[in-house]
Amino acid sequence: MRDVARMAQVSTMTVSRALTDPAKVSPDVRARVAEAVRAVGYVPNKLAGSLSSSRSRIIGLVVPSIENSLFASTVQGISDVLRRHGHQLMIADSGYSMEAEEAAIRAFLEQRVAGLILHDTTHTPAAVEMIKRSGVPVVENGTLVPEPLDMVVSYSNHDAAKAMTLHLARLGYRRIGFVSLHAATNARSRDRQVGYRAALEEAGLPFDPALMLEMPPGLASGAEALLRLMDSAAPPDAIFFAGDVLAMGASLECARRGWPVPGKVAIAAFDNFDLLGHLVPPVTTLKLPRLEIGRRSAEVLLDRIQGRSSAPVSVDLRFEIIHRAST
Amino acid sequence: MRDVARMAQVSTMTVSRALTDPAKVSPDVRARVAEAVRAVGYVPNKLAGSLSSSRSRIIGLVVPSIENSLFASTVQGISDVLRRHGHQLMIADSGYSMEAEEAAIRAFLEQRVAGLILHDTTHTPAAVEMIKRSGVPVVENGTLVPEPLDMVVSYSNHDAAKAMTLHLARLGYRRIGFVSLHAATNARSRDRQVGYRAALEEAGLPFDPALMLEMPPGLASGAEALLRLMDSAAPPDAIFFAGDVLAMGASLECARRGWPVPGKVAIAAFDNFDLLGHLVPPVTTLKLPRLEIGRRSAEVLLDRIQGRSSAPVSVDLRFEIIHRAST
DNA sequence: CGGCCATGAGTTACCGATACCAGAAATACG
DNA sequence: CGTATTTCTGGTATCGGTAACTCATGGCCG
Repeated sequence: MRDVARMAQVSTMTVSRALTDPAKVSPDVRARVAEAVRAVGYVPNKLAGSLSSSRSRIIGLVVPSIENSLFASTVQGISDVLRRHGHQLMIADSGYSMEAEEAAIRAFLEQRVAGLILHDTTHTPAAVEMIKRSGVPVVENGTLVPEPLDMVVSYSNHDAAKAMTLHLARLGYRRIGFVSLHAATNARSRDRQVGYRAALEEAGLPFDPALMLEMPPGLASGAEALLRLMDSAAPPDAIFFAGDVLAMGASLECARRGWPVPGKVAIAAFDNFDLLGHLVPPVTTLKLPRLEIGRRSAEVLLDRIQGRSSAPVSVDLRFEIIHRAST
Repeated sequence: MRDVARMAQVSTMTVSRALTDPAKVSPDVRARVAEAVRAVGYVPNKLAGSLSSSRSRIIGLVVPSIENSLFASTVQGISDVLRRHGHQLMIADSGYSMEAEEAAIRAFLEQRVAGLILHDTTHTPAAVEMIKRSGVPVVENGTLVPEPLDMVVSYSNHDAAKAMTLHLARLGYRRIGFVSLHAATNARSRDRQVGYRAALEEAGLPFDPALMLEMPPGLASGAEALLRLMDSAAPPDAIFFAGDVLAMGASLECARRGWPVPGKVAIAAFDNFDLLGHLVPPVTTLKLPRLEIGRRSAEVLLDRIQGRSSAPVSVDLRFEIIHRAST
């Protein structure tokens, strides 16, 4: 920057102003600085800038898994909004572990990020402590937490699972199976289970533990869950797959075996993969606002960072049931 | 840090050493510093550290689209390796535009990243110029470029497309259709087209322009390509879908119409989505080393950054043909 | 016409770490 | 036992910007 200043015959301070707040500098000087910047090939050092102003334009994001396409649209939404506002995105992957999440959060705070977005909603005490002390604004994404760290942007996993279960009940299904990921380690699965049971109660259907399964994620896992449930003495007439690609695995397994859906068993899914609508038969599913979650998360975070708001926001985004031929 | 130094009764210099290179400090002092760090809740400022040492542990990654699950495993591979080595990942999304890529690169250089990974292999002149001047090491990923900026880690799109086309020819198919993304804007598609034609020639099959289609990405797009090719006067007996989820869309369309595969037409895919193996019938595809590309990219980049190598590496990773019932 | 304020540019002091050099203490060695 | 080395620790300058303040200029007002 010193070179630029010398070449433009001004002080470094003026160069700094010409670049960050051009309105404060006369057009003449502005032009000279711009020319010098080009001539020197000057690339500002944001590290120094952030250090000096103690303001950074970096947002840290922690997702359980980068590879999982469910999170991809949320990340895309965040990235879109941040880019429009000239901010950068740092991503870390917790591998579904709270300890790894804590490490990622620490690394982000060391980089002095301007804000954090966390997909998970349960954290280690140390992580919570660090965040509180740092005063960095945070958005949580996974589910509508009753006591958020700061801000939340999500839909209600509980309500969504309940709505779909009730939908099945209204269609006349009486033995509705429920397959989800392991609830002990996953707040989202927990919420969905509770929603499922709430719906059963509301519909006046008995809860049968034999109809509720927890599986690891994956296509094969969905197929296995299907077979296990259908092999039992009193098989379900509908199954609600509330996790990852489980429903897809199950649907494809039915196709392989030639089982009529919903003739033999109805299938409903939680996630709105495009693909579910293209299977034969197309699968009834919930449409979740994944992209919107990303966008809104970035927006509320930026609002806070730029001082346009201070209240701890909680955004409840709407889901939708897409009824298709599988139920 | 000053607080920590005071509390541990040492200079800031010693605190710095105790944290970055503990071996250089006596065990006694090391313990006092550690204790003080805990007591104060000290979080080091990497911004200041990087500025001072002109070394950062941040890697910048530019992908065409974050949402596209094809890139997700590569990102995962990068993230895994970086985390193991205590580095951070910044991601930007170019939306398949060279100008946006240039902007992302500029932003990364302003943050003084230690290295860059670019998925695309064609860049604006300004971007190339900036990178060269900065001296930051770069890995390109999209395809094996003849004249890389610096390092390349990829498989050969040309060879892969050629291998699959030859595979189809050897199976006895004579009119092999080819569907890819728009080649004018995508070096990968271009390489694949060339590979396809090279294979036809090698197999002694005529090239029929009517059998070659360019489509936008997407499930629906694949279905449409299928119908267009099959509706023609001389339909193909096999179609090789060399882009995104095109093959999946086509396969599902066949299922919907009840067309036997490969009875009516054989289908082969380029991308190794899990799902392709679970469709009915399972689809023949190429197995591409996506995760490995990410890992190796991060590894060669770190090697360079840590001075363990200096040569411009070019890593050619192997692909594999997964033969399934669809051909 | 004097005083006041808005505008544009410069000066100086940091931001919070590390590099580099130097000095003190501890250890080694002939 | 004196000197040569190593090991540990501290002082100071500096990385490349920005905040906060100062100062000169010029237009506007009563």
